[in-house]
Amino acid sequence: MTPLHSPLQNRLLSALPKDEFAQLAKHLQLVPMLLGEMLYEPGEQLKYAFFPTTAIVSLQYVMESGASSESAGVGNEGVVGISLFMGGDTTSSSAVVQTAGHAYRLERRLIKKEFERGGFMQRLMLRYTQALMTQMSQTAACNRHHSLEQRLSRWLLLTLDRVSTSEFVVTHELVASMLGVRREGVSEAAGKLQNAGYIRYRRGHIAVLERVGLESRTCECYQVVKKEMSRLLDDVK
Amino acid sequence: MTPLHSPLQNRLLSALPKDEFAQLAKHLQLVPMLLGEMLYEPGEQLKYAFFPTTAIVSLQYVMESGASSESAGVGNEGVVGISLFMGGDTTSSSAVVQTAGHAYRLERRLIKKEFERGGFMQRLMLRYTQALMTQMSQTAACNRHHSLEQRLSRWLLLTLDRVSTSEFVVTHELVASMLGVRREGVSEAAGKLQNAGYIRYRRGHIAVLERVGLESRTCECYQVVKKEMSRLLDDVK
DNA sequence: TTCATTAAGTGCGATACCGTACAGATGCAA
DNA sequence: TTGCATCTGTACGGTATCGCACTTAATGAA
Repeated sequence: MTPLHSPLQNRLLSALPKDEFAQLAKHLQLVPMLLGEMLYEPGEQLKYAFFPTTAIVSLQYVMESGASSESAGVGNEGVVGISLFMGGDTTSSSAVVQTAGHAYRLERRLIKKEFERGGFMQRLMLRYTQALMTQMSQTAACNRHHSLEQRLSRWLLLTLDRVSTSEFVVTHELVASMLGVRREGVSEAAGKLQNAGYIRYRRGHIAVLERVGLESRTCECYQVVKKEMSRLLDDVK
Repeated sequence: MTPLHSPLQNRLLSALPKDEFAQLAKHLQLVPMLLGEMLYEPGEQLKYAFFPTTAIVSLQYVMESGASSESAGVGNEGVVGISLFMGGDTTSSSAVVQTAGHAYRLERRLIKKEFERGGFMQRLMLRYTQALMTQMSQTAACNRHHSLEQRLSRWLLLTLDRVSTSEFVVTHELVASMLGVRREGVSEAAGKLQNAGYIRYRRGHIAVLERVGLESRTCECYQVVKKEMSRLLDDVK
């Protein structure tokens, strides 16, 4: 019988060698993450790094005008708080819970220490950081060249890859703030995808019905990010 | 009398402690960088890391359609080829020389080795990497929310900060490929800035006349990137 | 000097997305 | 059950940018 929650549900943690994992496991604390919760604000000193298992966190920049836009998402494949080991301690962006769920948190001091030991853990974190950079750079290009429908499809697919179900709890408004567009724009694009039978949504919920449909509507960016993710994170040595 | 070229013109190299610098200096090779030269293509195994002194390199993603878009720039404040020490070896983006000049290059094996020693050099490279991420994430948001005129002003300012002169050699076409827009769009926006007396351009050259003018036309993104850069890279310990 | 090439100026219809306004529809709380 | 807050649908003019076509101007090579 498998436990309901385990740090091994996070792919970075589960990639660690037995002994390094055991070392960390003692210090990992399971925490629930509520939809909309802000894990850190710009410039704020982080206390913990978070390894999501079922939750998804969105890294986004909020403009002076209040408008916002996601640069990357973090699910069970990653970790929130890389600035802790990158040495900057803070960032100019925010981290917001995009899909409620759970994560394991690790104290700042401990992740720093483990990282600085320079073993497998360090290599893994650095490779993940590079994957995160791919996401950011791809988002930048995608934001310039692809349509809202394509970007929405990309976002849905990336979210789908990070959850175990095919339905998630999210409003058009929230999606709009991630994609950096108006809520009405999301409603319209989502409407088209629904008419095509690829998704179905109701007040605050979106369900993906036909994955391949979304794949046909999205841009190359989805595959680029996905492939780079697995190139960098599958079998790290 | 100061030599014409010195690795100390690169701010990362000049930030190294004397002994670590001396260790590296033996292996640094001065290389010219020609306008438009491609330092690496997506997926290509890098042979060298490059520390620009007077050159500027643009990190960009080229779409299947041929359209492109810059995610970040690298001048004398940085290094091209972070994937060498991040562990991925390659990236899905390209690096193109945006402003001709010089750089010092360091063999792949040597930068890896130096990085893995885990001293000051490692801390410095990681902080720089974080600064690069700030640029990317800011570019993503800026691409969604700010006008071409604002983005052009930002780009001009960032370029200006990286060269010693106030005039640089670049065509509207090249700028357009960085910003991910049409050449005509750049011509129009540049025209406005010229009418305002902030810049002057002629076939293949742009000169900045009034820095503050550009600052008044740009968005917050310029300052965010600049501040984060100096927070992360001034006095690293 | 002439020519070929490349850079920049101009115009115009198309369109994706914005800002705003308001009208249902849904679901939770009392 | 009703009420109320929140979410979604629809509409419409406005605008930044696109895509395309063509002209004019500058520069370096022959």
